[in-house]
Amino acid sequence: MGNSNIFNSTSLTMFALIDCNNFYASCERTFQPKLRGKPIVVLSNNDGCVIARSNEAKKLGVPMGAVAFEYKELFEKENIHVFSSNYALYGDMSSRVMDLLAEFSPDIEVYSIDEAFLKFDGFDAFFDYNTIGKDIRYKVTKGTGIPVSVGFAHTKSLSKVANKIAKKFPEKTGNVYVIDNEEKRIKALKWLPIEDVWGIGRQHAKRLQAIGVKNAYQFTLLQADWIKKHMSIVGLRLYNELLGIPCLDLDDALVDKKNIACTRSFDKNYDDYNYIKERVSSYAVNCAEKLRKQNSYCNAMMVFLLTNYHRKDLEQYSKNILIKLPYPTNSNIELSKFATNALSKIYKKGYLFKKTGVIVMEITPESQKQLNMFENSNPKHISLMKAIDNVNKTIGVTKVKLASQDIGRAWKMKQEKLSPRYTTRIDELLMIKA
DNA sequence: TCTGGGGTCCTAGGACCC
DNA sequence: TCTGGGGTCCTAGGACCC
Repeated sequence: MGNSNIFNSTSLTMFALIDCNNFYASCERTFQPKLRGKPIVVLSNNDGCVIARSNEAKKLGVPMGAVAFEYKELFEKENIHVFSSNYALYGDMSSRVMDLLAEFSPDIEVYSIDEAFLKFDGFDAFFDYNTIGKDIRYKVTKGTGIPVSVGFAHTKSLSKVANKIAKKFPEKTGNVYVIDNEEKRIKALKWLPIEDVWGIGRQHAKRLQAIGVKNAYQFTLLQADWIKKHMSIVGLRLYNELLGIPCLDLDDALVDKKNIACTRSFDKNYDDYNYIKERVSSYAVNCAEKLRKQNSYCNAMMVFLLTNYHRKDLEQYSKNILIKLPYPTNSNIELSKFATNALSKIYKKGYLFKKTGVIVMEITPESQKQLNMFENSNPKHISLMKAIDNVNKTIGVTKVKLASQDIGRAWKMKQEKLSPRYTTRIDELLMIKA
């Protein structure tokens, strides 16, 4: 049973989950303080739907995933500030937050762009986590302007629960909550609806509700056998974690990604093969760049192509193709060639396409690159790619492109409300008035 | 006109071998 | 003529996360 021996339930280990409040909206607000207290939403690529909302926007009834054009009137009527997503800014703000969090414990797991677990090991029983939580909040807000919520508990899953409470009751908790005894654990689990438990998705929630499980506490009263049978060992781990038995340790290894993807919806429907080919070529190049960033190569690739499944009135078509590469590579030129070749095998004339993507798989580190006896990645590409990466890094955007990419084309993501890249582009730095 | 993008892990079942 | 079973590897699909 994995790590159960080295990781026993009687230790005083404490996990903290720190989560940025309305992260994308908070990032935008950091650079426009006059938006404090004002409703803000951030839109997905192509300005399609709402992916982040400030508390004020939530209160005005903007749901997560709201289709932007359907809410246009509400945005205008309520004076809601709308932003296109600005991932360069969010990524940079995220690393600033993470750097500050790392000062509180050497054991940190960056769980997502706006969340991290910290582990506190070997501190004595009188250690005041509530004070630590307040200090974390203070330092992160002071250093970045991003408000955070902090939840503490003896297991990761319970720290998620504590975090939810901290976020849900800011007045009572000051955005910090600690679950450190049975009474608090049970009270918290009784409060938490089953569908809001970390690790319970839509399918499991439906099945559990069908047998009368409405909250997390009722879930912990089920038979372990039932859980194992219907939810596999993943569910069983969660079950134990909610009971206070640690099953999940910090995952702090800097492991390389196992898959790398670049996929996008188009701004409208396209049937033109050459247009789609350009997109696929660019996505393959994007994957190649990400591979090089982690010094690795891929050995397989999947390309997919979809029509717009929201348009019930149109003929639907969806296909993907998985290809094994003859040799490991991370070359723009080679991956682009394989991807467009794959596309030619799945493209079908007469459909209106909405989305395509490239996913590279079977990723191996440079050190394990095995040379195929007869066919290899062109060695000249290695220095060529280095040169391309350097030029692109210096200029700051993808300027060096392959002929098959979208040079000179009008392709552009729809991003009408993009904020400046305050932190990552020297020419877009925020000017402070003297 | 208009509906996100990028990941992980687990299991069942088939193919193949002895 | 009849009859097995165990192990491993691979893949598709399903579940989940942010």
